[in-house]
Amino acid sequence: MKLSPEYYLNDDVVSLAKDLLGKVLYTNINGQISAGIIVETEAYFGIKDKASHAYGGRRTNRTETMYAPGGVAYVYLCYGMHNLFNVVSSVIDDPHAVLIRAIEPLVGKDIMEERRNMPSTKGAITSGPGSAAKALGIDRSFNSKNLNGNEIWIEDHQISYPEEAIAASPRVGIAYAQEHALLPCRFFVKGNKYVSKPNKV
DNA sequence: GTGACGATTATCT
DNA sequence: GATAATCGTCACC
Repeated sequence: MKLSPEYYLNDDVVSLAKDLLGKVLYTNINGQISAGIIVETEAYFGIKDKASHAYGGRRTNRTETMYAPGGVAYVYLCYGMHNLFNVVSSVIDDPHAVLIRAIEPLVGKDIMEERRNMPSTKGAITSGPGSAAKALGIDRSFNSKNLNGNEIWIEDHQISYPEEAIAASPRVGIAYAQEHALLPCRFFVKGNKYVSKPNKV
């Protein structure tokens, strides 16, 4: 079953990032359905987050999507070649988002293999935000799409990981964010081979 | 109008 | 481990 629209209105984006682990992200592109279990996320907490595009309340054409009410996709092109997919959360004008960093292939593995040109048994097929998005066929045309539509959505398959199977760690590469750099805003499933970085805490 | 750069990844040594 | 690939955004001329 799909997550309800209210699910995304939670303004505790860190808890939301953790809760999204085990949820299943679907895409339907021209009838080609693929899906993966979310196994790694990262929280970006709005205007107070120095690592966020919306830090300090910055508002541009690109970041406008994050100011929308929760429940839409924020997709943006990084390094000119990678589409990064985020789940926008909280209410309107509160630009929280959760970056989906890795998924575990579940449905349409053959489709993902074709998109990524590698076997789904290889962990790298969906490890890392750029790879996961590409495997699901997500590109910038998905930006600001509603997550309750028929092209992209998230389902709850009642998958839950025990507390000890979930690791929280500081996000990668944001040492400049000072006090925020130490906050455990990155969550992943320990030992899952599709997680992008080494399974260390 | 123009230039510098990024929430990264594949590939090469 | 190092580095190239590659383009939309944003800040400033």
